[in-house]
Parts: sequence; C-alpha cells; structure tokens
Amino acid sequence: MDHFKSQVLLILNEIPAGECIAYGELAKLAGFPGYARQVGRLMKILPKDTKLPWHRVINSQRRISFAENTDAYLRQKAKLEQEGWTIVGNKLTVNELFNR
DNA sequence: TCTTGGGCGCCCA
DNA sequence: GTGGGCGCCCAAG
Repeated sequence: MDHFKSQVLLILNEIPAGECIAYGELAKLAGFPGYARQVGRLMKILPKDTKLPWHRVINSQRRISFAENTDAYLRQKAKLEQEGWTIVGNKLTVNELFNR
C-alpha cells in the first residue's frame, strides 16, 4: 500500500454524503496535485463491495465520467440520486436546498 | 454549449 | 526501452 493510495482513500473516506469532489481536487487534497488520472485508475480497481464513496468522485466539469449507456454510469447516478443529487444527462445539478 | 489538442502521471504489454 | 491507453484537466475556437 503506497502513500498515494492510502492518502487518497483516506480523504475519500472523509467525504460526507451529499458532497462530491473532482478527481483533481481529491488528488490535490491528498497531497498529489496533478494526479487526477491516477485517482481515476485507483477508483477503477476498487472492489465492487467497497464501502468507500467512489460515486462522489466526478470530473471538474461536474459530470459523471462515463458514457450514459454504460453500467458504471447508471450505478453512479443511482447512488448520487440516492444522496439527493439531481442528474440530467451526465451532469450533476445543484441541490437547491443545501445550495451546494 | 460542444469539440480539439496538448499536457499530465502511471500502468501494462 | 517504447508505445498505447486511461473513470482527467485546461485552454482555445
């Protein structure tokens, strides 16, 4: 378990329900600016039954980084909606009650 | 808005 | 050693 993984997973684990974060932001918070792609790679290798909130990680455009027809996209969308987000196309809209 | 193109750090064949 | 390919990012048009 290298430093990068443990830090990223640690930060990820601290993200409360109803929040979301970009790959680049997550990397930066973990202390590895510029490691956005590695974060994506890391998410990919997580086990399906992980309790980590991988679905709260999106790209900098506030979009889901999957094509709409894919399985992964649908699973992420479902989880986010479950936490109060509204998603149109692959775009997350602002939750008006919490004002973000 | 959407599309391109360049850049990025790392993994794998 | 080398060339592709990623759950990306950013700046232009």
